[in-house]
Amino acid sequence: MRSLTEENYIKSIYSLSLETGEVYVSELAKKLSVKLPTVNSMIKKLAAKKLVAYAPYQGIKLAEKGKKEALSIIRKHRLAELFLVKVMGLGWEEVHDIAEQLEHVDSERFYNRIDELLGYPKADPHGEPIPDVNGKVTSENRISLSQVAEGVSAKISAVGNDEKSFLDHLNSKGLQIGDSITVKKKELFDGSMTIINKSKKETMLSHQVAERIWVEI
Amino acid sequence: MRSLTEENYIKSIYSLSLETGEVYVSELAKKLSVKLPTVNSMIKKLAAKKLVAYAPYQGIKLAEKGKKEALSIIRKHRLAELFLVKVMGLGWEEVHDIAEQLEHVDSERFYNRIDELLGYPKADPHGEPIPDVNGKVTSENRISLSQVAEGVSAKISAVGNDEKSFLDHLNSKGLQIGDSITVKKKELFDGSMTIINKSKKETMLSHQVAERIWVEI
DNA sequence: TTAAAAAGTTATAGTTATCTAATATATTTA
DNA sequence: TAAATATATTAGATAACTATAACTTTTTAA
Repeated sequence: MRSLTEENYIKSIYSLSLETGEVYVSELAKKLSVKLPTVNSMIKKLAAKKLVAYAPYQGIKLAEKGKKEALSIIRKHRLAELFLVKVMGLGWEEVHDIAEQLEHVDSERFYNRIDELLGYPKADPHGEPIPDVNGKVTSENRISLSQVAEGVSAKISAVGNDEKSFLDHLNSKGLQIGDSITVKKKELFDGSMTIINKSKKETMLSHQVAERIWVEI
Repeated sequence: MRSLTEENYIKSIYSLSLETGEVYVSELAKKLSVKLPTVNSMIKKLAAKKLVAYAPYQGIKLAEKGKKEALSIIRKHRLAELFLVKVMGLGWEEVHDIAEQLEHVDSERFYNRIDELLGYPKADPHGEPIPDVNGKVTSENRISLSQVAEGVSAKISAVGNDEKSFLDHLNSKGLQIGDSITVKKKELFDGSMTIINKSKKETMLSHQVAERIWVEI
């Protein structure tokens, strides 16, 4: 089994690579809150283990083996989050930090049982897809709410941020995964928008918030 | 928060001290599967942190602070075990190893919720008492089945071993916490005994097994 | 197109937790 | 009670992960 540190590196490389394809040492250092040389030497180690592909001054790319392990950790994280919400009754805004710990639990039995109890779910409480036992991810076509035009309706399918402060904010606006909304007005000046929910209630969202909400049209 | 290693030392010192009062470096080394000098230096560190009291060539004693932390870890371990059995439907023989990992999860919210969901239970699936939030343990007077005289009836209240091999053995004999049994015959030669359960079924138990079963008369 | 800035690397060092080998103390027993 | 045995300690090393300081390469922009 991998060390906790290695697991966190692999997971971070994976999630950063979803945005950019290749991951730079400095990005990773920032994400993991460690200094550049620390990342540099760890990457060499991971490369020696064939978990990542790396050549000096180039980006880091997960190798097949590393990708598989990343997906396994992400699967555990997301199953844990959903379990904490559905079975244990916690709020979606408070499960991330606990799942960060549970994702390192090494027990197929534990996770397969959670999967079973939840009915082999496809998405976590934030709408993110849960990889299956084989690491396969079913993802839908989603776009950012910030890109939806005025007058267009959409359904919230996911949120691109797990942090409590962001989710508390959404809670205060009464927004949830699955909600159908319509973009009423978009401000050119700051990118903020007013949306209307099913019960005709109007809500104002800043650009930073709309950007992090994924919808399907 | 403590390192995983420190938590394991504290927990082991606590459980060994229940048997013997003071704990010796060599006992601890065996329990933790590390060498003597490793324990020696870690004990010095724990003593510097006022978690244990220690003077060279004397036994190790948990200080108040260490005891409190030990009880917190044990509480988490036992709550986790019961949760795995009651809520997740796992067998009592397979929860120990998972609980060894879950006991290090740092989240009051997580554990208080488990406690609540289980209705503030007093004992884990092996009959061991669960310390409450304040570290208070409610323990009954129990004796080892091996000390029960012929003809005497008793109720199984706990088992003194969490390991799968032992619990698989009890499963194969059909023994569970709460069972009422009567000692029919004890062999002087090897300390083995024959017991009768409620439905008159007779079972033979070796001394090593009877020794690890706690009963109340 | 070269100087400045950004990003990455190397060298060296500290901390934690472990080990082996050598030595010291305590306990048991002949 | 002295020798043998068991137990504990010290010294010195190593592996994993982190850091700072100094240097190199790449990218950006004047």
